Amino acid sequence: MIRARFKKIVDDCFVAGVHAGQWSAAAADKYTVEVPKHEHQGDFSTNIALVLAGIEKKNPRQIAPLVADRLAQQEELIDRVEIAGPGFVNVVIKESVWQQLLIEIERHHQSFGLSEVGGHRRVMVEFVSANPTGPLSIGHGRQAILGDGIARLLEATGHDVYREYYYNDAGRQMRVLGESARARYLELLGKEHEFPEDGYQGEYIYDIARKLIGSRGQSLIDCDSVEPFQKAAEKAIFEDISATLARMGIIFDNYYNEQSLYEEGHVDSVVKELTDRGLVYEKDGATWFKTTELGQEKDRVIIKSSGEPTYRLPDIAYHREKFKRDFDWLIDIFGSDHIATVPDVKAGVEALGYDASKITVILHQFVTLMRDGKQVKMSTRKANFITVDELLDEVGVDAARFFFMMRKPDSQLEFDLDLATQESQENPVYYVQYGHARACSILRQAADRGVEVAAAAEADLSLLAEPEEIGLLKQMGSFPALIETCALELEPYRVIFYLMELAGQFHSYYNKHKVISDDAALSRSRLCLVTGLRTVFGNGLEILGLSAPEQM
RNA sequence: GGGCGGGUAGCUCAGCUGGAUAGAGUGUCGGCCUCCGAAGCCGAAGGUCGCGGGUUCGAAUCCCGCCUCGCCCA
Repeated sequence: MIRARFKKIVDDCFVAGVHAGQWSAAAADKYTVEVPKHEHQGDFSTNIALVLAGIEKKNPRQIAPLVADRLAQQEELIDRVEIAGPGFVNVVIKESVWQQLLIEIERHHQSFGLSEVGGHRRVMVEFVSANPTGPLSIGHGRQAILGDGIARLLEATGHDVYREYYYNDAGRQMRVLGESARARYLELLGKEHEFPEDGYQGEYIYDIARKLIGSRGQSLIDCDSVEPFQKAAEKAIFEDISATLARMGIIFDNYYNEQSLYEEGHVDSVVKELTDRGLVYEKDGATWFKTTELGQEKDRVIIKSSGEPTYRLPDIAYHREKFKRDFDWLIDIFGSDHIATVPDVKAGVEALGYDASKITVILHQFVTLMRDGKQVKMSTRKANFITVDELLDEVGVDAARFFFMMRKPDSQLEFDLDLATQESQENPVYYVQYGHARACSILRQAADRGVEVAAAAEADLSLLAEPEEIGLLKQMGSFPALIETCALELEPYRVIFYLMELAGQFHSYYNKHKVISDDAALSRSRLCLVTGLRTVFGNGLEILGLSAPEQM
């Protein structure tokens, strides 16, 4: 917010220069305001002189003073202005401006950092979308937490968020699942059976079979159809998946079944509409989508010669349904193996008259699980994979959420089980949570000693003049802008980095300065600072779906 | 063969989308509890930003080529 105030001043200064004939208006929106890397370079910096010089063909060091002089007149905000390096204009904000921030934080309290930039735009976040063939794997875990983190950030910034899970319970995978369940059922009843060659070997299939024996006894022993087995398996697995998600604090608004797209004729109507637009033709017995007309390298098959649709077709139909449901922004979280569908779906909805730029696809790389310093190879079919549930048992919900959100989606995520389990005490999540707990602890201490915790407006905030205190105030002040950026860019990991930085500053400050001391006025002021910190830690953790313990 | 993503400290990763002296965590080594919580703090060591060109006042960041790892498509 203070950065925004400064940006406004720079903008005014730019306009004033245009009116004074010092430069043209060509540089509007070209220059930026930034927080410089090094402390001695001030609180904010603008490259406006460099940009103007480039356009006006002048020396930046000649233009910079014209800017600097104007900025220096803004005395209620700016303490000092300096010209540095090739022509950067650096400013130091008045300390009182930072100090007054505590009043702001206190006023907004739990809503400090939250905003309404979303303007209640309706956003659908589609994620997880695992077919119910088994428990959620580690890769799904990353996606679940990434998707939920994004959803939470959007909620915090005034978007109306809808979480949807898309699945297909009609494919070959599911048939194999049903056959696997039947085989285990027969096995448990001592009947001869043949286990499907590519069947699911996980222990959970036995659980499903046992449940089936419990509810249906031996009545299915001569059943020709796999359907009862498949349905029972699907139901059991979905209950399991939902429970796992709920355990992580993730609740979907809707589960959308691919099958319904066929049943309600949406798939057929997509083919028909594309055909009407002359974008479909038959070749070699297959039905092709003329994606070359939409700027792609080659045409794509949408219905194979066997009559079976390729994955593209229902995907296009599904996204068209999303548009029909009147969302302003469609966010898809996919594993990077789904990359191939992205251009096809976009081309499809575009061809059907919808604006594909409303779709944002976040592709995340896979998770590598490490045990004993070695990579754990996993397969859903085989029994040797670690489920999200098992991971949660080992490391807890907070650590799992934290680790899965800590990396940007583009990079592969290495999850070291030994480190996460054996040394969970040293998890970075504790470092951040400890910041919150420590703030709470200090405030408890004050209460125990009968030291009053005053309202920020009642305290002499000018006493907060230590470099560490100003540093903390600056970091707290950047919180709202950070949340806004992270939400709009869909980047939860940066919130994590922010909180780690804030925790580091706070721990360091704590070790150097006493909050509660014999100096009553100073103690009052510092307790206000600590109260503000508790708010920022609490809000940051809340936005990420992490708990904010008062004691640890 | 084509597409996408990655390659930055021993290891795991940031680097705010072209800025100033490239940073954190972890690991290693050395310090700090009579004092609001040591799940913490302070210090040291550690770099050819995969390689080679190019663009410009300025490149880890943008462009081209190559190497390499992962995923996908035929």
